[in-house]
Amino acid sequence: MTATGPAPTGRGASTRRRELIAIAADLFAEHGFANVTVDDIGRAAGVSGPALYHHFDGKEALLGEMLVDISEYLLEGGRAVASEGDDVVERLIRFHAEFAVDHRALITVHFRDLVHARPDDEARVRSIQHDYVEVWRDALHAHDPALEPSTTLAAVHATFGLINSTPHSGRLPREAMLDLLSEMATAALFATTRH
Amino acid sequence: MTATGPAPTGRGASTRRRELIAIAADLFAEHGFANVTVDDIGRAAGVSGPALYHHFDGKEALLGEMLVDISEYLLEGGRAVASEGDDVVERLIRFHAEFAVDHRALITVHFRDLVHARPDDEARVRSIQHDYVEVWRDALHAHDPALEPSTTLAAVHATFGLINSTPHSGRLPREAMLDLLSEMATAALFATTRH
DNA sequence: GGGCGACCTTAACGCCGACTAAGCCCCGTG
DNA sequence: CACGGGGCTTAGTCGGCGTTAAGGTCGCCC
Repeated sequence: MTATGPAPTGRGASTRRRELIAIAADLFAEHGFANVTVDDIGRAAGVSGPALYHHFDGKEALLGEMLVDISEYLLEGGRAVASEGDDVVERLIRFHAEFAVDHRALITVHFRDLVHARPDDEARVRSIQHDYVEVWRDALHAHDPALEPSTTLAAVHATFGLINSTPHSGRLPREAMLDLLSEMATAALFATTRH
Repeated sequence: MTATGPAPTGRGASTRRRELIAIAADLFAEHGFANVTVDDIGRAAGVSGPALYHHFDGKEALLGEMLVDISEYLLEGGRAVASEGDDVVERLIRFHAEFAVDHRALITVHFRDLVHARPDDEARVRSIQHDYVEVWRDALHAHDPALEPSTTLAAVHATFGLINSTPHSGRLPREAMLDLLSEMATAALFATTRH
């Protein structure tokens, strides 16, 4: 459950901060935010306890930064994908599937522990998420202008649910998992447009 | 976010227990188990505070019973569906979709707060869940005996993720949502068998 | 009509864990 | 060499919340 691959961590963050966030992400994913103590995070990082407070304002602030980082990474990546070339929907699916396969822990924390973030962080994350959904909806609308907005929205969320199932499914080889998710997501999304 | 429809609550439970579980489910879904106090539950139920302890062993036990009840409801329903007639996969999809549409709060709690249940309750829930997945896998295997087991498993989890997206998506009319989810899930599942 | 049990109350306790305080080590720099 | 600050330490505080204690009321049943 270790975070690997392209690091979805804010550019302003120091190396140490990114390390701590990654370590905390794995702990949160395994036990849940509320079941992880500040001492746990310190111990896993090789330091102990309140050393965190030299890097973050507190446990909740660490969580908030983590979730905002993920969301921004997704939004920026999605916008980059949507701004080039054709087959935008297919490439969005692929992009999101790669994220879901490579960052299971972050997905778990994102779904489960957003409710523990500070209200302003939570609002920020929801806002970014909303924009990300809009990227998808725009891409779908460009693909089929006859789509009804509210249906499209539900379809996008359902597709996210499909792809974000990686933390729950057993492990397939990475490429096989990517292919499976992409194929299923494509079929599911285009099933809604075909009629 | 009120729990309506067929009540997935254990048969041995008294009326009052079922009420309390339903009330707590809505609170947990909205704020998260860890952010809901025993006093909150009592207040929402019209009583106050430690009155809970005349019905449950404690807050965690209440959660455990809630999650076990959901899981058993799903497993029994799934088995009933699978034991009759043809088109088992389609009817499983419909059954699960109805559950997801009618019990958004329970889905949220199930995904988010299982980690807060007592270890034995958590193990119990995971075991029941495992059996439920097996019902689906068997149905798929009967539909297409050439399927590889590990791929099928991942496909089933992905389909669950799709259908269980209801807490995240905006509200469509119930029937429209059911049709959309069923159609997408069918397309997604059969995309994996077709090759 | 006495008692028992279901259901509730308020008061208080005690633990756990986030956070603060105060200070040490060490390295890079003027 | 002085010194500043980044990173860490241990010891302690403090609040919140789950839980327990002790008892009160109502209604059914023998």
